[in-house]
Amino acid sequence: MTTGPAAGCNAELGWGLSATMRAFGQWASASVADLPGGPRGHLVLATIAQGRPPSQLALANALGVDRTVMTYLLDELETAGLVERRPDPADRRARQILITQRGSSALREYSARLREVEDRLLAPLDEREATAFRSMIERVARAAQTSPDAGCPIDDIASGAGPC
Amino acid sequence: MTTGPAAGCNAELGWGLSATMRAFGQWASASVADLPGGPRGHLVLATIAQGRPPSQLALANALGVDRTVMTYLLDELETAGLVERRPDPADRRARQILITQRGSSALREYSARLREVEDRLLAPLDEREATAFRSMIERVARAAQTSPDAGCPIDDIASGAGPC
DNA sequence: TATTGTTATACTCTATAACTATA
DNA sequence: TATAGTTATAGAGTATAACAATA
Repeated sequence: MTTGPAAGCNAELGWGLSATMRAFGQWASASVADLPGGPRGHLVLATIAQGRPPSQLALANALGVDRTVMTYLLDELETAGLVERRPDPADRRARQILITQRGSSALREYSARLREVEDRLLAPLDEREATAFRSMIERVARAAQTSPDAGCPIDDIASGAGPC
Repeated sequence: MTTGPAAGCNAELGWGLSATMRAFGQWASASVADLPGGPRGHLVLATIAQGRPPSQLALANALGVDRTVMTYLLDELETAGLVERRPDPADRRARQILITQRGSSALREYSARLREVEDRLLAPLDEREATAFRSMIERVARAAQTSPDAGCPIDDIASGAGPC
């Protein structure tokens, strides 16, 4: 007992971020448990649904996962008939990832479910705040991804492959 | 190339949360790499520094980790002389976790480092926004932790042990 | 009988290395 | 020589199960 919501780390942004992420991850995973790859599979669908068909590597970088993980992820999604791998005519090493018709309708379904999870997560905020929060976290995320300078000692930043 | 910051998932709160969390986790881990337990060890110190000495289980629940993980975490911190385990006089099964003098000074040091990481993460926001963001994510995190109703079918919610 | 804490074990996830094929 | 993708392997992290002590 006397558990409570973390007495001493209120001011800690790290605590808020991890607790929020943990809750969202659990709720989202449960919400889209029947989708191959879970919430991450949904992000793959959402990413390839717009713009030019990305390569697997571009997709992996955009989602912040290793390229080997992307292979498994796409294997599952392709087996389920939600995405399609097509050789890139401009570079025969690479593959273009496209969304299928079934993938598009799955995307609509799972996006709706996840939107409910998002709304539940942001329920403590009023409408204005929720809008501001979405805008701010997008800006923060975008900036963080643009400058992946972490604890890399002397590493090349411009490689674009990973954080280090 | 053409990687960019995730073309299609701008509107996705899930993408923003995971990208933000990933960046913060990497930066924070690098920043406090010499602290036993890393960022999570810091949260332990920050939590026990205020209020009554919590039990290991209360601590585990507050930080959202399994009680078995908390054992390892506290082993490391105790070996480093940063925390102290004391039998709870009111319940001889439980142990009270206290911070040592060395732990307090370590907490100050690492809190300062992490504050820099936080500021770097929130750099895209102006001062007013950053303050609002901190307030909002704390409210969201607190509410999420209070109602851990995830994908639990019929499970007992009031158990308080875990999310399910 | 239920709970706190510990330990050992198994499992999941991710990264590393090695390989093929292209560039 | 470097890169995209795949595969196999090893590693880190986590949860599960069993146990002892106490309530």
